[in-house]
Amino acid sequence: MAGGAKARRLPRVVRERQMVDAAVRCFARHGYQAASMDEIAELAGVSKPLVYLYLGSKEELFTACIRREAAALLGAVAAEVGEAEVPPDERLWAGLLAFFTYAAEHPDAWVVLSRQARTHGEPFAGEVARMRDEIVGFVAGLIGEAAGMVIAGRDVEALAQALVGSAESLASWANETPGVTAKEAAATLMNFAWAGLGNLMKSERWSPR
Amino acid sequence: MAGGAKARRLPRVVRERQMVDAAVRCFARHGYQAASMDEIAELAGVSKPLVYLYLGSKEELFTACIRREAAALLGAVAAEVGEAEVPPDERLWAGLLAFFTYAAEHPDAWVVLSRQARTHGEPFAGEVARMRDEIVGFVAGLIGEAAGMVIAGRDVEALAQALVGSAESLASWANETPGVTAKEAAATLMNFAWAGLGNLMKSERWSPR
Amino acid sequence: MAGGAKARRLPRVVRERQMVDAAVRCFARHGYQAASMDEIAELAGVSKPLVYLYLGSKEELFTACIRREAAALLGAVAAEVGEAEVPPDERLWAGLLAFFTYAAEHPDAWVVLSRQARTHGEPFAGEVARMRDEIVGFVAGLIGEAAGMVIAGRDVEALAQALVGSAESLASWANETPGVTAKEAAATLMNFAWAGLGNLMKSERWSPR
Amino acid sequence: MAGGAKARRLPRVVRERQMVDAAVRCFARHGYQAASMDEIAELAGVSKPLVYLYLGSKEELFTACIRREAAALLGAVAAEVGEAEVPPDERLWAGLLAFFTYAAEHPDAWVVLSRQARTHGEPFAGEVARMRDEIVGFVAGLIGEAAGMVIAGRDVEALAQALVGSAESLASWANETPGVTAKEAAATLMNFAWAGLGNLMKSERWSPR
DNA sequence: AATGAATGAGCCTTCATTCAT
DNA sequence: GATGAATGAAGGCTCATTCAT
Repeated sequence: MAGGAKARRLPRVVRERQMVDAAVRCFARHGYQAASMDEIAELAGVSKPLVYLYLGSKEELFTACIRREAAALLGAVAAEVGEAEVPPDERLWAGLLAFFTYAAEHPDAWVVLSRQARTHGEPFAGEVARMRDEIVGFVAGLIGEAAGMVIAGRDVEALAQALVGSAESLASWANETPGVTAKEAAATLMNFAWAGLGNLMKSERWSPR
Repeated sequence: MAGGAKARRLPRVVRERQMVDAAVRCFARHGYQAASMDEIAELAGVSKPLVYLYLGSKEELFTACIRREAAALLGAVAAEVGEAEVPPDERLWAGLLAFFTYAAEHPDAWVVLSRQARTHGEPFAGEVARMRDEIVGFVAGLIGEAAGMVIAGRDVEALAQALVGSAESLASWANETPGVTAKEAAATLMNFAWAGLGNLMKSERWSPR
Repeated sequence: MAGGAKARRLPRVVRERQMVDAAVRCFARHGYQAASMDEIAELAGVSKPLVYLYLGSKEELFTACIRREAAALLGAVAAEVGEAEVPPDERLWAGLLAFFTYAAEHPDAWVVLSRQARTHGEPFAGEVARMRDEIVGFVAGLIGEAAGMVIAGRDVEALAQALVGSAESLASWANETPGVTAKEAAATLMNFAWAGLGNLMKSERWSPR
Repeated sequence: MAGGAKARRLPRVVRERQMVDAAVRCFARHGYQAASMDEIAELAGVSKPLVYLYLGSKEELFTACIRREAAALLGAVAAEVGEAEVPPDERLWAGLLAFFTYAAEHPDAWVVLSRQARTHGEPFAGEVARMRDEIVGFVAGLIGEAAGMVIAGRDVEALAQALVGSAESLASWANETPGVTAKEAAATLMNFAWAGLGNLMKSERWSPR
């Protein structure tokens, strides 16, 4: 006799997860501005006011997406990277593998983090920048650890930026290119980065003539 | 006698340049969607209908920005890269230097090309993808030239993607970080890339244990 | 206690009727293009977005007006025209009377149907053409019934076109001319059409019984 | 060195005719509002400011179209209608034939007069109403002449309205229906109006001598 | 005689957001 | 817990019209 076919009463946590899931998808596909709250609500299977009741506003919703996915990515990487006793190249390899795997398994989240969040100004850029800084810092730590005193501090950060940038670029390329696995992408980057860094450590630098 | 309130009655070509200049700036600062035609027109010092008369629509205007800046960047790089007789590392160095210089001197254009154009779907993504593919192809050519038969074709493209990605990342980082010159950024990347590639050429690969 | 400032929170069906009412009036008075959605919304006592939410677009709104009024007019005529056993002149008389009565009681709707809808191209013209064709067909049927085999098929349609055209013309004229009732207009047309001017000269008038 | 391929200096009268020709066509095809001054100028082969210089404004231009075509139609009819000594049925026949012929040979003008001008309010409706009143008056004169004292004055005008209305309707129908000539349409109307449906049933048709 | 350059004003449409139930 | 009803604000685009040459 009762209830329509519509959404049933679910605990708040579940509903929120549905909404953020839907939002990540919409934001990834259409971008922050083009994604409409109507579409997100519909995709989540709830009415618009409920989205506002739980998530506050479009800005807060986007922020929630970024935070959740950034934490998940960081967590996935951190879980794989070993303890400090493990040699730096192995730790880098583990981190890269975890990173590429996450990007491959959550393409929408990766688009949100790598593109949408960084393209739409504050407060979103800052939100994702925090996560990226953590990764850059971690990579810089590994580089410093491997290079000892050979490389200047300023250079260490620049190298970390380059490495992280190439990882981002490869991840997007791998997601868009059929037949490229996360492991292959990680291996390519590891060769690119470590063989190069390996030379740097021996002070065999390339220099313009 | 001092500057007129409104420079009026200029030839079409001049006005169009002013408009695209203003548009690049607005699109870089606010993004494609958030930038309003009102603001662009005001910044260009003309009325909105004139923008539509000359540039057609917001979409066409954005495309015009992308095309103009992509051509300028490509042209700047191509002008510095030497002939085929020059050794590949020198050509890469020349190209990187030209690239970082352009990005540093036209920060708004760089934001439009590297971020905004790639974040707002078709037809913009395709437009800038064409330019990027040319650069990736050029870099892949250099890598192939330097590596001979040592590296497989598939790997060559992946390496080129990684190198271009790290260049993009470094360029944005250099633009945002005070005190980093284009030459420094290019040198860092050259070390990162060439010393690494140098090892690859000797088949001294890193591999997971 | 007196009328509320804004009758709020009405069920959708009621609001839609109010909006179409307002639209018919605006379209009749200013024409399709000159009528503004702002004015229609204001006259309906709602905000513009609600009009779009319920009716879709200006084009759809105009189409809704045409459909509603065409159906109402057709329905009013069909309800008065008797069964097939009734002689054709009496059925024509009943139909004409219903037609002129509707036009007189709904002058705005009549303007929309007879003028605006037919003047602003597709898809509006086609929409009202369907209704008119039904009426022309009905009249042609009566003429054929009355004339037997005496009149050729092609002529029957031409005569029906002429009769319907004169009815339209008279309806508009009656609406604009003070003191002309629907019944008088219908009687004039019945004389004109049925008895014929040739008979009128001999004072052989047709008259409703 | 010399003049571009553009419009050559022509005397004002010629240019004005070109412009009004173009305007009649545009107004007929798109309606008063939808027709743009840009399109009219382009179709006339001149620049927009010249249209304004010669014709004043869109409203004046539309009025000029209406006036010119109304005068032409009236003139064509008046030229064919004989003198007062000719019997009324023959004069009506001559007038109808001239009218249908003009409508068939100038379909755009006919659309402007019969539809566009009457649909877009003052001052256009009044402009064309004057012409129509002249025709109605002429027809009413013929009816009165034929009917003598038998028909009351009020009825005479109503009958004239009906006759003119059916003529308008038939003219549009004939223009839209392939294979219907002006002469056939005039004959049908003459039968309808003069002999009357009652007589048609007895096969007592009126026919041109 | 004729035109390229330029604009004020307005319209359709959409969206994030809230209120009352 | 959940929603149908409703809107303020803003943005893209077009058009009739004029100025300076």
